[in-house]
Amino acid sequence: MVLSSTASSTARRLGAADQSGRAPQGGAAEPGLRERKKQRTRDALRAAAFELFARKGFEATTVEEIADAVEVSSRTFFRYFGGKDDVVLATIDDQYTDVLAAFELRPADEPVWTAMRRATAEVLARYESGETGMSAESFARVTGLVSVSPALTGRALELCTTRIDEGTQLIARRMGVRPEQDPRPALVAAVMLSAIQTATGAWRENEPDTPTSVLVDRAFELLGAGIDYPAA
Amino acid sequence: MVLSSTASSTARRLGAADQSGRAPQGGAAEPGLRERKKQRTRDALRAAAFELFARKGFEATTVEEIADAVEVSSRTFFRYFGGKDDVVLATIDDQYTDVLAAFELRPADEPVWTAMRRATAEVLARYESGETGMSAESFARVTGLVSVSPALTGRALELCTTRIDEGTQLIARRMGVRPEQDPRPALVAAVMLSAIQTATGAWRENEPDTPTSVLVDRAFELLGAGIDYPAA
DNA sequence: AAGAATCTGTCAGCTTCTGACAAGTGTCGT
DNA sequence: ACGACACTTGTCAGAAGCTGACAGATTCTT
Repeated sequence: MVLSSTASSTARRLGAADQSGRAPQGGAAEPGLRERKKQRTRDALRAAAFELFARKGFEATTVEEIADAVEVSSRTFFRYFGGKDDVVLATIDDQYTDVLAAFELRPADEPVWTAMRRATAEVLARYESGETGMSAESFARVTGLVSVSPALTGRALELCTTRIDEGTQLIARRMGVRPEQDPRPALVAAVMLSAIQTATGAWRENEPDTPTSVLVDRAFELLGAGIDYPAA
Repeated sequence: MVLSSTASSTARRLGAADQSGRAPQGGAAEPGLRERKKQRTRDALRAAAFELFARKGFEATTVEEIADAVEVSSRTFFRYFGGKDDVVLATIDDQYTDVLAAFELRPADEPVWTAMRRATAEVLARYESGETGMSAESFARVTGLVSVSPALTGRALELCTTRIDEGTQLIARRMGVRPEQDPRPALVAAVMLSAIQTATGAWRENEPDTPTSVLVDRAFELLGAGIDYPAA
């Protein structure tokens, strides 16, 4: 179980048991036939889903179509993904995990906002360079899908809120305060998320060709300088 | 049609046609029997829904139960509300409309953040005092419902994103810039929303008895001072 | 009071998602 | 290699959300 147990509601939906899509961290060299097969159907399912989503749109694609394309029953689909949206959401969930991990690794003397900014930049760069196993195009397609479909936008936001608590804990530790007593960590976590969201959402419409990492970094920069205009 | 046409996807779901729950603004003295009847079933439906949501929880309540409680068919329910969640969401949507309207009415020489803060405070105070027709308890129950159910949280956030564009336009006008060229208005709009969301969500858990208006105002204050810790 | 507009219920159907059971496939110890 | 066991899959049945279409009832207009 890679995911923290905090994300109860979401964890339940993100693929049953331990088929989390991440490689098993144990030292075993060969995953075994069964495991490989499972991974293959999972990948096939995700690939077919993205294919269809791109061609017909998210809403217009049914689970049955996805399952048929891979020649499994739709029941099997639901055993791999908690729902149609989880095909997309699972990917995003992984990204959050990575950002949070990167944040924790930042030098302790960096101020929170700077640490968040650098951590996000690192992870985004890694995804854009395609070194995470997922191609750069797939990555771009995921963000595109989410911003186009309102239903997906909502679900992605919902995912945020379940993960935001973890971010709050981490930020509080770095600030040296207790999150139950100091309201600021929760606020910083929430604002960070909306920075990312604005950059990948609204800003992208005006600048479709600017890499996500650049857009997001700009958002962090602006917010670090203050949100009042004219400046207070 | 009270709602701006920008909120296309959501507008379609928030109660068909013009039964938007707001009183008809025309000068006609009597609304007519039909209109009154419609308003009554709508109110009854919402009341029954809240009753059941509070008693059994949002997910555990079915549309059929709500309809049965008012003695109409479930088909009729869907003619009044776009879906089960819209019973709750329609209320929130009204609040956004009010905040945006209040923001527009703020004196032009106020900085954006201050104007936003005051506008939000005004509207919240109005709701808490119960002068909007909705009782203070109903208001509290709505926010409680949303923060408890992850599905509702997601949908509420989704509503935000469809409304955020309007906020962006208004902010841009006040700043005297074009939102397509200047990225800041969209960012401010998004950050404002997450301020409200954090205050009514995470903060409430630690301070259940503090009024929402106070919590939200504190969030605005903190953000106005900057989000970096230690301060940059 | 007749006709038009509107509201409602019923019916049929689609889609998402879940539980239960049986059959097939991989794994492990001997 | 073989059998016991664990795991995966498909089929079946069904709940819940939601929508279109049609017919009957109610309200509004003239």
